[in-house]
Amino acid sequence: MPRPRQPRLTRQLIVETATALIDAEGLPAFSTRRLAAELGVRGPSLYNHFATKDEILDAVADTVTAAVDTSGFASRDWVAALRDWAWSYRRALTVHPNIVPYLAQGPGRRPAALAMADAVYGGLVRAGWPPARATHIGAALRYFVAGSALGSFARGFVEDPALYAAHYPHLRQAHRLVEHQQSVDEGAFALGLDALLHGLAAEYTRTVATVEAARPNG
Amino acid sequence: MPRPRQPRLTRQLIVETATALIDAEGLPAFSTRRLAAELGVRGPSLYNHFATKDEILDAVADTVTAAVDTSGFASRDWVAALRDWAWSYRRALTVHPNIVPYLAQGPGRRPAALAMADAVYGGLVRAGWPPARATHIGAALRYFVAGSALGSFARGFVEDPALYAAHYPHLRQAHRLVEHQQSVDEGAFALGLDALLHGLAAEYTRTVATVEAARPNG
DNA sequence: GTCTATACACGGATAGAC
DNA sequence: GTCTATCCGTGTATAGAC
Repeated sequence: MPRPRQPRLTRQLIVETATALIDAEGLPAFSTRRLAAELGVRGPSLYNHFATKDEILDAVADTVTAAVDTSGFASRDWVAALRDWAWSYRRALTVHPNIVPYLAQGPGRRPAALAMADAVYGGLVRAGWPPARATHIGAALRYFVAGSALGSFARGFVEDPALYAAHYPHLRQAHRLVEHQQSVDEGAFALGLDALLHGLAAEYTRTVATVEAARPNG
Repeated sequence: MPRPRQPRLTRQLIVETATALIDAEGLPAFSTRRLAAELGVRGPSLYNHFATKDEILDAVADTVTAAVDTSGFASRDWVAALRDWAWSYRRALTVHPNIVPYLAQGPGRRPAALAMADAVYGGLVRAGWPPARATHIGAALRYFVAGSALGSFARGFVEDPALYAAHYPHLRQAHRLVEHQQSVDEGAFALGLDALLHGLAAEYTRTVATVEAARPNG
């Protein structure tokens, strides 16, 4: 299977191949040697383009984050903006679930992750939330989205009826979670997100809205 | 530094030492050889007590989970039960944050994790939530708690003012997040949990309560 | 400037001696 | 039950070939 021409490595090609490899075989299977083999090259060659393995992972993670849409925060309806962002965020992560544990450790120095945090925080402050509150809300939503994408809730349960029957009476049907995996995970996300936003809207009415109304040009 | 007697390995001693090692130096530093050295023993000796490294990690994870209190679900106030559980869950995880990425992948076959899921699900169903809803609520709360413990939101930001000043106008003060790490993380959790529970209570009133009231012995 | 060969220290795991 | 010896795979530094 000869190649048409020498397939010179580029950062982009490395990142794309790394993403595909992680998607297909998981984080543990992702090694520099394995990635190099996939690119028709030896392990150390990668170090001409990235200083460390983590730098490659950072690039993969940031590419995933770059797909998240925060454009909703340009408008003044912060609830709709949070909802759209959360769903977009979740969608981006669930396309590449295996990278989530790495990505969820924080934005670090990744440009797309920082830009996302900036947009969310800025949007909330502009909507009238006090800065400390805006930080809390952004964090709370990130907790929820990251937790939901970290690993399927449904797939976390083993497919072994005998296991549940023995000692966990209420989990009798838990092995069937795997069948309905997607609808369970999405249903839980939808329910939780709606509840969260409902609660935040109530809090907004109770605190921010009244203050805004009392201001000269509220 | 001689030992009084030959410190025979036991599962419990291995798990305790492993937990301490992971707490002190993180998951990546946790290797069977390193753990064995800590126990005054050579690597392969551990395999007389555990079949694989993952089996040791499972035992550590389940010990952490065992500290979570689900006793609130014995009463009928499901909101209070959820709140107490979520806080207890979070407290248990934040004591051993480095094991969370492993633990958050799901209960698998770990007894304490399964018992917790059983108690939560059973409590919600007993409170009148339809089974599918109970699953969603348990999952949503787990998303939130796991996401919040997965890694500090605050520590996810690098301490480098120049980084933010350049391109992320709203994050100007983000490097100071590290100073207020605990209050940010706890504040975000408190706010998010209250919002979530507020939203769920509203949903309960809207759906379950009316159905219950219509039943003969509601 | 890009890749290969080689080397090192370390990882999980197994086999067999004591 | 613990040891030694061993296998194979990992991240990555370095030196040199083209």
